[in-house]
Amino acid sequence: MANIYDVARRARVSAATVSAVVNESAYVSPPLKSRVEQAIERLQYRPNLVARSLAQQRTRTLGMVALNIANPFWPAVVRGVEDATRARGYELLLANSDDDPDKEAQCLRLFLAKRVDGVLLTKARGRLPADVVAEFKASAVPLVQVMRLGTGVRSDVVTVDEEGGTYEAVAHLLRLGYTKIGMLNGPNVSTSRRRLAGYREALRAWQRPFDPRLVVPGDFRVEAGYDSGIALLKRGPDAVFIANYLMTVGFMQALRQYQLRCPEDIGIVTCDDHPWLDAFAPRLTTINLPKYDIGRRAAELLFEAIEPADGAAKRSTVRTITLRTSLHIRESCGYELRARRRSYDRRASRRSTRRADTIGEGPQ
Amino acid sequence: MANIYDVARRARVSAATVSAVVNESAYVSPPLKSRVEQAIERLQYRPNLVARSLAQQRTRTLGMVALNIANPFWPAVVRGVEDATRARGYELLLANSDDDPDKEAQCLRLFLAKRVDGVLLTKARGRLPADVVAEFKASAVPLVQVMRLGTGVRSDVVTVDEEGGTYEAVAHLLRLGYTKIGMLNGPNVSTSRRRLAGYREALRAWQRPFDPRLVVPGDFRVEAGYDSGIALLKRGPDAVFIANYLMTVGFMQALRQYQLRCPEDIGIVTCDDHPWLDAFAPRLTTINLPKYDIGRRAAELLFEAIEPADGAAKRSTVRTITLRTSLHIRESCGYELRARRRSYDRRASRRSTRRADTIGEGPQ
DNA sequence: CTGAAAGCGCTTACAG
DNA sequence: CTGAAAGCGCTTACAG
Repeated sequence: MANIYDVARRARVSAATVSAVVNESAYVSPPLKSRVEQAIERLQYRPNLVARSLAQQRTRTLGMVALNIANPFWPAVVRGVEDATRARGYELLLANSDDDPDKEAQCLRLFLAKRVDGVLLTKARGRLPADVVAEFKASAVPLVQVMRLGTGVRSDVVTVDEEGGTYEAVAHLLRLGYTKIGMLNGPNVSTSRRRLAGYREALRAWQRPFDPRLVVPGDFRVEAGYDSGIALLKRGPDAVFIANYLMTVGFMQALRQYQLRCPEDIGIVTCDDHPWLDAFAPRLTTINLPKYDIGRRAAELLFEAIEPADGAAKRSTVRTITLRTSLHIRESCGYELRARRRSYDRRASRRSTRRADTIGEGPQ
Repeated sequence: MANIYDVARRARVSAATVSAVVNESAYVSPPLKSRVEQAIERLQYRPNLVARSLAQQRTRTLGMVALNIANPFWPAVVRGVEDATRARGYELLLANSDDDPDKEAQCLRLFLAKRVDGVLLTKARGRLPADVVAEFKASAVPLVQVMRLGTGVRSDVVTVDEEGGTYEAVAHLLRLGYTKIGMLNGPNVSTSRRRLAGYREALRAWQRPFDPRLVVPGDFRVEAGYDSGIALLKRGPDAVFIANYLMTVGFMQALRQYQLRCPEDIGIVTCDDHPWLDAFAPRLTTINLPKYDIGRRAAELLFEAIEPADGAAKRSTVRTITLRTSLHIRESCGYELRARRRSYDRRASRRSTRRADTIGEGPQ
């Protein structure tokens, strides 16, 4: 493949001139410019972006480590990131950590060694190894944490109001008259802790006791939904809040095994909305997280750190964007069955009045 | 960040020696080696992979352009690719074309400019621009086509036996006694053409007439499933084969509008199996494509072209791997309802005896 | 306006 | 066994 010197020779100019016309980085007189353009055309010259990256000390590439795109929650987040990334002319390096700290560390080291311009990370459980933290600090590569917190690296953050969303879900169940509400939570990560807080807060607002045995952790996979579901059903809840879609799938299997019908015998509110939920029964009532926006805003935040807008001095503070959830009422919560026979309690929760999509935004 | 010369200086050796210990590419005497290792440790030296790529003329990076990972078919394919990629120590650049030829061309040009070592492509509809085809040829960057064919670039291929899978699906419906079987097909791409061939072949084997008005194209999205579904329902089919999951979701909405129940009023067999299909009603009967394996084998094929195994001369022929589908019988096809009341016709189709996962493999 | 030259940070024959 | 030097293909001050 032709390089910049081949083009320069054919156009009888210097490499610097070729570079100037390719990048439109300096005025080049019309005659030289057209000679260069012709040479590029003849030789089918394509600048080598690896060499450019080395010279410019930036790769125009972002690295994203997701938990697992085979979990249907993540693809939309990745799309949000990718669309924002491509809109800026950047490329996206994608990795899945499977919530495994070792894999995650491995991916991050590679990204940093490849000199990505920024990193998007949904933290796997556990801590980041000290060497990775040190590398982030030494390289000053900007990081944006997505959903989950706790890397130990100073960074911007895009999260979801998990606490408020869970509160809304549980409050919805309480309003429908359920009295023994279980929770199928995620593993011990920041999002799960915030969700648990929302669950407890709703119980408190309704002056219901908190029974820790009604909260069972899981790892967001189908099998965990089944296993933890069985464990939970033994405690006889009349409703349950489930932290994600795949665990709900497993939970449905547990229900079938117990010959329980949803929503007749047990009410369900779950996280993650999907286009197909309307088409199959029971139609799930969900707390939807704005998946695409999570990704898009995370990427945009990252770009602000990479290329501060003109005039905007490099921020020295860190930003947190918290996105809202929304309750989608369908049938699994038993709304149809219950809202009619008892007046749906419209007692306003203190959270139910917020309107804007973004709750909090600004220096934390 | 420290570079190789900083390390060399501190260890009182040359950069070549540092390189030799970092890459274990040559013997280095123990004293020098330990000095180098200490220097690396002290300076927290991490080789700059951009510079290495430029020097070595390879990036250890693959580019993959998928159609759209927000369609739940693709994430598993991407995982297959990523796992195989990471197992080799490579990175993966991901892009979505949205089945748009312009986006696709744009992504491919960028990948090539970034000097990826290989490309995985699921072709968007339409043709590849001549300049992109020319670039592939000139650069000799290996390409593997995934599922869809027709780039105009000589390449290895991983496909699925769409024709056989569709045949099996339609034959299943015919055996169940359906007489007016519609088809909600994809857009005019190679996979859709092969599926149509399978559909027609099944009808022929059962000596049923082919009615082109019972075949409606779609673009694999929910809306198309609804729109084309409405169009199809007007022709009054008693069963339908649908080319993917999202269109099935749209079709279910069309059914609801027509007050039709599945499987009582209409039987459905669809493509793409998912873990959640067992949990919701109607439980879909599907032709499953081995998504993860498609991705994994495509990546492996690509690596064979990138780094031929020792002794294996660079292949001059092109390979095609065709993976099998499998029929998962659940309830949407009406099996329960019909298999009992009429003896399920066990007439063996000529395709039903194959066993191996891989049908054909070898030079085409 | 244009070009010569240095620099980005590695690798890799090739001497010694 | 080890190092000096050239090369990978760009960009970017800096002269002129």
